[in-house]
Amino acid sequence: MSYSREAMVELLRKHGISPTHQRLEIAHVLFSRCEHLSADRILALTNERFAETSKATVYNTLNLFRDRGLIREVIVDPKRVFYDPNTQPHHHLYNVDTGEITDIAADALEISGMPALPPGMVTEGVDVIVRIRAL
Amino acid sequence: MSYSREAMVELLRKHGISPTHQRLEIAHVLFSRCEHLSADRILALTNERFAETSKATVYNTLNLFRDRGLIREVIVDPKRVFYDPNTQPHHHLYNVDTGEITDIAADALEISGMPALPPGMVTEGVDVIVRIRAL
DNA sequence: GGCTTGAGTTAGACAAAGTCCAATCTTTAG
DNA sequence: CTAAAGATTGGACTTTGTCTAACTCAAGCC
Ligand SMILES: [Mn+2]
Ligand SMILES: [Mn+2]
Ligand SMILES: [Zn+2]
Ligand SMILES: [Zn+2]
Repeated sequence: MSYSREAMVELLRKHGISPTHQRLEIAHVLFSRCEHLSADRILALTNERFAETSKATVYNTLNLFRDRGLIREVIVDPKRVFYDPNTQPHHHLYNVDTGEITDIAADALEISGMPALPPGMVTEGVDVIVRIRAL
Repeated sequence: MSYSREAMVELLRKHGISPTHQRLEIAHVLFSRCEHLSADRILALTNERFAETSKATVYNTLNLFRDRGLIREVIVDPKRVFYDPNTQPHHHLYNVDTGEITDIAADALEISGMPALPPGMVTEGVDVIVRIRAL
């Protein structure tokens, strides 16, 4: 999951995104780890060494990456959105005590009995969230 | 799903909640319809006839009802929490265009292949969200 | 090299959801 | 009825995220 600078530039270009310095920094933060990070944390990590990216740019970039299908949002905590560099279909284990989010492989879970959709509707995705806690 | 005033008082008492005027109004709003309402909308509906309940009380009461297991939260929209008067296990269909949330009966969906949990962990719940859209 | 142009970045104002607090009011036990 | 405990309130505050108008910067052209 770790990309060279050049590979990252290619990745962005392939998704129709101009590879600016800030976008590459943010992409690096996202793709160099397989975690589920909040915007806040991405901002902090991006500016860890040198403060060079603004909050507005982080939000702009995350929304751009999401719209272009580079990353996806994980909605489990009402307080903030998490960003997932893994856009393959998969599910999540959510530790409600610690806030930790872990992946569940898509093929691990079998879901059957999907209701028929109203005509003219399509399924955009199926998210399974397994909420767990200590004890 | 419609309760008389007396039945509502009993319901709250059974959950260890003093049945104040405001709480009964809010409970009425929640339990007289089988919908998934936001705090904002609950506030508006509660004060539809007479403005008599504050925003703080609506939030206090929703959190209290949730903690006591009278209602549950539905986390599908990063912008706001929805409150569900149905605490039985069940799942949700989420129309991403309109924001509409519909129930899927628990026994309609079959989920198999749950991952083994780390020792000392228990599953608090499994939420399936089927995101759908037009086209 | 200078100039133009358009895309990208930015600080800071703004908005919306939700929490907190100290003063006040209501409920309830006795 | 009374007093203590519990509930409610307006408004300040916090947090997450969006918006805007000014500014920066790289690319293409001369
Ligand atoms: Mn968003
Ligand atoms: Mn909440
Ligand atoms: Zn994931
Ligand atoms: Zn429901």
